[in-house]
Amino acid sequence: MTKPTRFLDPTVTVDVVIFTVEDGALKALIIKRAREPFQGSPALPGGFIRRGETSVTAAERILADKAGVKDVYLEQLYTFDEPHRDPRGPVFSVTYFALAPRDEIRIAETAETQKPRFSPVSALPKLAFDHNNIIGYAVERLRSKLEYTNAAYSLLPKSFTLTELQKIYEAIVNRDLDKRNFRKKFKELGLIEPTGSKSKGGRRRPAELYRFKSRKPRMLKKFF
Amino acid sequence: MTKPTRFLDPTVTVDVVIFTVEDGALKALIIKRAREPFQGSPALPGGFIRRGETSVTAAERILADKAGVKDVYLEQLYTFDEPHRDPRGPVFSVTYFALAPRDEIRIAETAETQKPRFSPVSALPKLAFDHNNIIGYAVERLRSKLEYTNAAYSLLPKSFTLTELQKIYEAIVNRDLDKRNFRKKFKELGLIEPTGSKSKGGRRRPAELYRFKSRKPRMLKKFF
DNA sequence: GTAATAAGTGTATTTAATACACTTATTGTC
DNA sequence: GACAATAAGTGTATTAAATACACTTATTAC
Repeated sequence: MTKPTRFLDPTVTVDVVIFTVEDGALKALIIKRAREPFQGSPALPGGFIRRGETSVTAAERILADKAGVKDVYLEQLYTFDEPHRDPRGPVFSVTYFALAPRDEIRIAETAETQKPRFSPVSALPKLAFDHNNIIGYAVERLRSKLEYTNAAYSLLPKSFTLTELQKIYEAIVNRDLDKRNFRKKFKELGLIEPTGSKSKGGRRRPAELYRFKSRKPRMLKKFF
Repeated sequence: MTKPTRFLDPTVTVDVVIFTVEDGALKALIIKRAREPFQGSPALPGGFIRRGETSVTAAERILADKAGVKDVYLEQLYTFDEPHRDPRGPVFSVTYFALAPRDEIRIAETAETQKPRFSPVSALPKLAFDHNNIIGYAVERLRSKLEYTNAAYSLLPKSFTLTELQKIYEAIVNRDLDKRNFRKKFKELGLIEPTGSKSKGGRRRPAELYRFKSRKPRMLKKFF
């Protein structure tokens, strides 16, 4: 395709905010950059889009390579293109966010991305580029998303207790929820069903285990 | 910036869905393409990003050139990059949507974009590229946006009657709203105030004119 | 004066959200 | 085997928000 040079020919990258909930806190996957620019800085996993890829398939590749998961919840977030966000020149970043249960994720180190780890979104280090902004925006989107969709299923293992479910919500919306109201609301939504078995272990009453009836994204009236 | 060719080097364009409400219907600005591909087809106003521009400033330029407005509501929508959306090759479209009162818009024809007109979103022709998809997505976003923000101010002239305000809402959410409930709700939100003057003309009772206290975007609990 | 038109106004009902505290099942310890 | 510890589980009353619904008023044209 021919195009006069008076047009901007930006480089296009994809960055992915991979969320999970661990120890009652909402966390995002952070890697350490092996190369310039920002060599050694913590950053989001991401990179150039390869030939034959779309931005989604690039995001899926990053998810598979860095977190060892596929078929998880993945949604385009925003395209960041502030002129000086990358010292190399005009670089557009098409960003995505993903949700996965902690126990399905296998963090993997690659040549370009060292020491990957989950960092609580409430205590992130200063990240490369505008990546702090990107995560901030993703957290906002996730919070509002949770209020009118069943997206939380993406953060939970196949079976879970109602208390675990509530803790996920509390971690994301960042406030305590009333136990009885939460359970009432969730049960009448009809999204989950008891598995029939109970949690074991610990010096306490065992809890009923539940599963989501469907793991397809759905819109809902309102959650809490 | 050096980059191996195994990476995708997409062209990046900006397309803008310019919404207004006219004759009680939600409409979007549609132009006719003067060039290939899709020469002669109706399409969204848009084009390449120029050197020195970001996607937002390109969207602002398109708004100024095609609709003669600036400082209107403008929000990034989504980045479309399906591999075959443009016959020329991989073209990313960073899309925006804008809201402006019909009476502030001055439609202008340019060399590349002929016969611009507002078309009701409920009866769009088949558009070039994936532009029908883009508008569909924008309408969805606008509808949900209206439920929890004061964004409607962007579609109204400086002063307006409560009936005009209600008609805008009805046009967008595509259903009738109750007059008494609508007025009650809107008044207690405290976003508008009477100007003191009244509408004139016509064989009917004159209506109180209102204005928005603030024309800044705001988040609200819920609208209707 | 009256016909036509849209403006304007209030209450009762239904539904959803919130606040709130005790009992139960289990395990480990003495 | 009693009891201490722990988290699971459960219902009702109150408050707030959403909805449903119909007549009167101000003006203009004829």
